[in-house]
Amino acid sequence: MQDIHFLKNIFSPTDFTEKELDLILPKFKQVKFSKNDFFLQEGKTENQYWFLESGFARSFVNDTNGSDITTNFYSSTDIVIDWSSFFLRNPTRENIQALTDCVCWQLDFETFQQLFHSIETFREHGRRRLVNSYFSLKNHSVSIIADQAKDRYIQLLKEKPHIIQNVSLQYIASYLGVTKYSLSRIRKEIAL
Amino acid sequence: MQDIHFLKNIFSPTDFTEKELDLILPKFKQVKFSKNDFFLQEGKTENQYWFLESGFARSFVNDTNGSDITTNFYSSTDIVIDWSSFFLRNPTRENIQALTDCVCWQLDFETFQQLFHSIETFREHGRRRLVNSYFSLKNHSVSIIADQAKDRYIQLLKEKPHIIQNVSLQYIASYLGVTKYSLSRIRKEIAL
DNA sequence: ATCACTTTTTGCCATATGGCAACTATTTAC
DNA sequence: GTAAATAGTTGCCATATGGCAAAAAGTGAT
Repeated sequence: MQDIHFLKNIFSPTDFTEKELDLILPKFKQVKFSKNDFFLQEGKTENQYWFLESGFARSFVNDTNGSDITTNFYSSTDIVIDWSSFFLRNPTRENIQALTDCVCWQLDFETFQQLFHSIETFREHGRRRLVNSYFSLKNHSVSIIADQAKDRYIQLLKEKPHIIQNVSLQYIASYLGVTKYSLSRIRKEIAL
Repeated sequence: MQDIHFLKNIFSPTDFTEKELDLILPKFKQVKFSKNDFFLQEGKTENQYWFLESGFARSFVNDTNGSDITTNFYSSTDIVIDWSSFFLRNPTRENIQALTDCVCWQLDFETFQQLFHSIETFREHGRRRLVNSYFSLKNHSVSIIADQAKDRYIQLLKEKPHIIQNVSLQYIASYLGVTKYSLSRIRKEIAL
């Protein structure tokens, strides 16, 4: 079996009993993605729950004008998933693509369900993960309405400097709700 | 006991067994709110799960400029809740206020937890509700980035005409991410 | 019905951001 | 290492939306 040190860290023994960990950890399978590989593509149904050990990914949707809009970034310890598609078993509108080579730990829906319904701690863990995503999305959404583009950029720079450092400007721009031209100008202004 | 016809509709026997409904329905308590009453206030921790039988409510946050931003509207059969605060047990940044008199069915966190962990169907139901909220929020968020204000208004008009009809312009404006001045002009333009 | 209060509308101008086009810098593939 | 492709920058002008102030319309209480 592969090195599961990473997973043990995610499912820390502080929260789970040894017995629970013995039930959970062996269900995960290590999977590697190369840069530009798709975790998920528009029209398909999300069937995997992926813990990202290393690398970067982004999710995006194609809007009606043909341009794409980044909806999220994923980095180490994040769960790479489209929650809606995974839980509602619906085809998704989103794409999730590796921005660099990635190492992940995979759980399929069936296995997830089995663990979710049989282990209370796993349930609480999963719910917390989902709610944290909801919370981030809400903050991001409010920020787009309330804050100026420049402030949103500064905020992201503070909260997720690794994203700014590792992701190309064009993808960050649409995530922040501005064009690449504007973001380029914002960067210039901040650099002065 | 009060009339639970509404609740029976929410927890339809198609999904739940009679036995499960007997465990679930009696736990709900009917609560009434008057117009302008707060379901939840900034700084407090959400401790209730409310099914809205009748009336309208909105949630909002105060931004850094002192103005408030509507984050959501609630109408019949919706769950009036701040998911993050309820599940993470954190003080919230949001306010939820009744826009009209409201009739609700209440479940407190403890009781919710007990049902959630003991009844698989209840669990699935709760998760589906949360994920639906997540899905709506994501769509709203993308729409603010991708679509023009006028299109967002038209979209809302199509999808939730009852909101347009029952909620004052100023609250709808901040939900759509525009000022009340702009929304007023958008309405004028559409009316022509 | 009247008065006070709140909400909506509108003229006017300000501002943030969009977006083309051309140029430069950086990355990727062979 | 070089060529080709992709990404980022910048000048210029366009446009959507912001926001004050004042008027108008609507709502609620006595």
